[in-house]
Amino acid sequence: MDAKTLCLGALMHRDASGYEIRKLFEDGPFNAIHDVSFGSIYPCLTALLEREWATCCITEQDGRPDKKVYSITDAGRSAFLEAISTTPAPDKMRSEMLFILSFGDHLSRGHVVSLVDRYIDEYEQHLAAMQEYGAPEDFAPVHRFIHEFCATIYQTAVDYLKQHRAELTTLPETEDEITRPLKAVGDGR
Amino acid sequence: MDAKTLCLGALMHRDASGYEIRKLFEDGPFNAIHDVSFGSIYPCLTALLEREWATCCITEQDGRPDKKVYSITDAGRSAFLEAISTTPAPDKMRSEMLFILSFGDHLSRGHVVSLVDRYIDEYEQHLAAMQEYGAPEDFAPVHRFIHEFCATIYQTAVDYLKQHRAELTTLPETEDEITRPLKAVGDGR
DNA sequence: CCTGAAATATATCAGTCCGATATAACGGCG
DNA sequence: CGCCGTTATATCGGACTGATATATTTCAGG
Repeated sequence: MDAKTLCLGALMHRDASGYEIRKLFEDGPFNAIHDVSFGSIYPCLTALLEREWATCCITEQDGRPDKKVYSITDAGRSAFLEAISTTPAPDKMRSEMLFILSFGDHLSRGHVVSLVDRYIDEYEQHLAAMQEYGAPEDFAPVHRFIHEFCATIYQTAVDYLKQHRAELTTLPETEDEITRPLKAVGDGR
Repeated sequence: MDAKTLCLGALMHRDASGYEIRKLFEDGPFNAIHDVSFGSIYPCLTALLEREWATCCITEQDGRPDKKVYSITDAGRSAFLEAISTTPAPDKMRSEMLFILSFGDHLSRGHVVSLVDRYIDEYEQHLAAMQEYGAPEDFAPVHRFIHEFCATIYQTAVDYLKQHRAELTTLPETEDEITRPLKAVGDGR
């Protein structure tokens, strides 16, 4: 998914500045779904203006720096709808935590447990942020569907980690030794 | 997480060629956890040789192209352990599907439902691939922990989608109309 | 038996994206 | 009054992805 499409998506909901678009992906409705950085957003907004998919209006604020508020145009709306009518790419999960944890045999028991605790923290903060964001009853049906979907998964993750954390504390303390190799895949001969 | 670290991680488990490392992330033990592409792997393996973090041995095979099988060195093992002793970055989820689905109000009801069906399919294939990969009883404790964690989450996702799919089919068919904007975050004035 | 698709295998590269950094103005706090 | 955190825009090097090229072999189907 193109960063331009992500920006257009944000502007479909409301007029916003680059900073606000970032917030939408960091803490807002797209929080659990996708991400996009400043390094992409600002060049994209310029590109959107060039293509006339958005217009820009500089807003002076009292006590804050000036804002460039962008609005999507009809052409932008068409381009967005066109862009999201393709088959979506499969979900991409990137978890450094699970990757590192999978080498738990090479880490001290204490370290592994502290990693899991940090992981629980991370997901609980996610959940708290989602609850703060709003009550599902107020959402449109599709948004409620997605909101509950993410909340359910996060809750499941937290529950699993809390329940099975103990299993790791009872593990025998290991030296840095190589355990049996993981089964090979795509080597089926 | 550096692509070099990801490659070293793969080589921690077993000697492997670039192609096999890819498989490890595509279908294997890292399947649900992280990803890395050929475009990163091959340059990384060259870099690993330069740093003497891995050695390479060209293997002739009958009925297949030659393979360059890489092995991690002691220096490589140290570098890897060093690399994974940093605080892991938070999980990064990128779901084009959920992003598109969140604009369901602008899509036809039929399209939305077909997207959800495709989504269910995706996660069921994940689950099937994991089951095929091996029985949790055979895994070391840490690997079982992670395996079950991923399986539990995938199962939860599938269950939720199947249970709530119906809600979307009973939605009133909408024209391409703008629904109420999502609540702003970080705009608290 | 021949063709073409799929799998195995390595490699490169253009374009894109991220993360860090720079800049700046303001509020609040001790 | 200096310092930190927040709001706000912008840029840039380096890293990564996705597509593409190349080559060989197996296997299903006509």
